[in-house]
Amino acid sequence: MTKHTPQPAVDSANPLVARLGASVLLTEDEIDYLAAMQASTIDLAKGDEFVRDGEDMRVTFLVHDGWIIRYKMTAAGRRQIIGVSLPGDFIGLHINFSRSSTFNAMALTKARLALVEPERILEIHRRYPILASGLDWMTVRSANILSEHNVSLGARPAPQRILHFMLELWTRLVTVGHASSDGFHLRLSQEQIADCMGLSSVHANRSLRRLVRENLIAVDSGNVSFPRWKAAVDYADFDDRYLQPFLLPGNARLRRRTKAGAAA
Amino acid sequence: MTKHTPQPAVDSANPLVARLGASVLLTEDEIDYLAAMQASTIDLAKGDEFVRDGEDMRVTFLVHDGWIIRYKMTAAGRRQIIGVSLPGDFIGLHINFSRSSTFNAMALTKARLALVEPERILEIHRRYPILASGLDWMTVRSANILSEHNVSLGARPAPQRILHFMLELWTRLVTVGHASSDGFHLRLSQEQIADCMGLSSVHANRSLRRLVRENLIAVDSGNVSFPRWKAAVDYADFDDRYLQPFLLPGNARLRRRTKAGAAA
DNA sequence: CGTATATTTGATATCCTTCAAGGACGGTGG
DNA sequence: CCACCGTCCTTGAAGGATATCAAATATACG
Repeated sequence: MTKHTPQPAVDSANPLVARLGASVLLTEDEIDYLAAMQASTIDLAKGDEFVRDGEDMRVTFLVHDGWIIRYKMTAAGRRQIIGVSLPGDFIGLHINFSRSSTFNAMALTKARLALVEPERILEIHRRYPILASGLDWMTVRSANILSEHNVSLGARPAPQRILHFMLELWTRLVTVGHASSDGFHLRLSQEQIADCMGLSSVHANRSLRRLVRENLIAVDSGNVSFPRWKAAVDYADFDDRYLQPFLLPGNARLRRRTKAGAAA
Repeated sequence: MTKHTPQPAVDSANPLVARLGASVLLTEDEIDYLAAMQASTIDLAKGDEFVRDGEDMRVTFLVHDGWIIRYKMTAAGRRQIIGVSLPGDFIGLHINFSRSSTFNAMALTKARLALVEPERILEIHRRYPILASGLDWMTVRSANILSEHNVSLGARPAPQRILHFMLELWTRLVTVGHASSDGFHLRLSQEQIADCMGLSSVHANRSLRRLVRENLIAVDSGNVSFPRWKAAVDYADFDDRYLQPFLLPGNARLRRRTKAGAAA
């Protein structure tokens, strides 16, 4: 399996514009709309729970900065983390279909989120077809990530599972300019890693320790890197095709960004 | 947690029209377009693999009849079934973003699928906003199912996991008129159940046996039912909010179907 | 009918969890 | 500056859940 090199984000103060603009040429109008849509923001402290399962969501969130987890609680009291939301990710893009949340969301770090009114999402679909494609793509991408997590949870042993997850985080962070080729700053505790991977924290620790011992991953005061990248990719069976960048549907070919940055 | 009674599909030869039309009043024009879009169909035999990981998909599939599994293979040779596609479900709705498949798909039974040209999906987004909402809702719904499977795979013991899955299948089948209040005809072998649930087939068998012994599920020549439905729901921690039916965004209130079937 | 396929059960090995406790580390207040 | 505290990480030991191997029985299918 060939891997594409993750496309670094176009430098921008706005992670959404960066992501959508990385491979598609946006008009000024579109960029302005995206910016206006995110005018209102909220700051969260580490540990703040800002979405609760069963309660109504009034707005869609867009992560500007910080790490967010979405999770569900089992009747037996176990927590399963459904996913980690990183800068440029939406939370609750489905809000127009149902306001009632089916998950909890919590800030892992100090975080800043944009508050996007549901009406904005509808307006994008009515008036900005290219941006609407972008949102649809982001939805597809989230589903791809969920699928791949299913594979990890169902069919990969603990060490592979954890390493796969770390490689995914690194890939996603590079995409939004929050990781270097060296590695990234992991904002998850081992207990949180365990809750992502369906493991006990003890077993997560042992598996991680094993990976470190075998030099497939290195952790240094919260900084994660992959000293033997190729070996790690093989070991974890990591194929990043599921994290493909945004490309427009064929009919909008003229807007595709070339390597030089101009329209094709 | 309260459960809604699954909404039986409006009787119709077309499962997609049935699902979208169940809670939203469709115009004749919309119904005609959906019908035309599905004009071309393909028949599959049990065991036919019609999508392969890494290969290009030319069309989106819409299940008319039969059960389909989508799955991935691990480098270690394990199969993880990502999901079961039932009548009225799309496979590859994302095709306009990337034609290259990231999963395999196989017919579990004799099946009939509609072949939907990618251009049709684009046209729906351009010209039929209500239908476009319907497609978006179906995408959201699939993601909800994936999320809930993550919880099962990561945080529920084998028997609960299997029972939860069976309750989900029943709920989804009722929605499309393929199950009665009694139960449904299960088209998965125990090995396939195991591959859905990240278990060995031996353990899937033992867990299932246990559920039968405790009368939480009954299996009779492929027919599954829940003799103690309430107890089963409790035991499996099954909360069907994640399978909510299609409702239009607030701005299209006039198209909402009332109980009498007329526009509100 | 006969043969392949699916289910069931037993025995044993492995993975993973739980319980328990010690050690590292960062923050805070005296 | 240092002592204290909480949180996270680490490791040991034992038990439980699930996997693997193997074989017998049942069921479906040509």
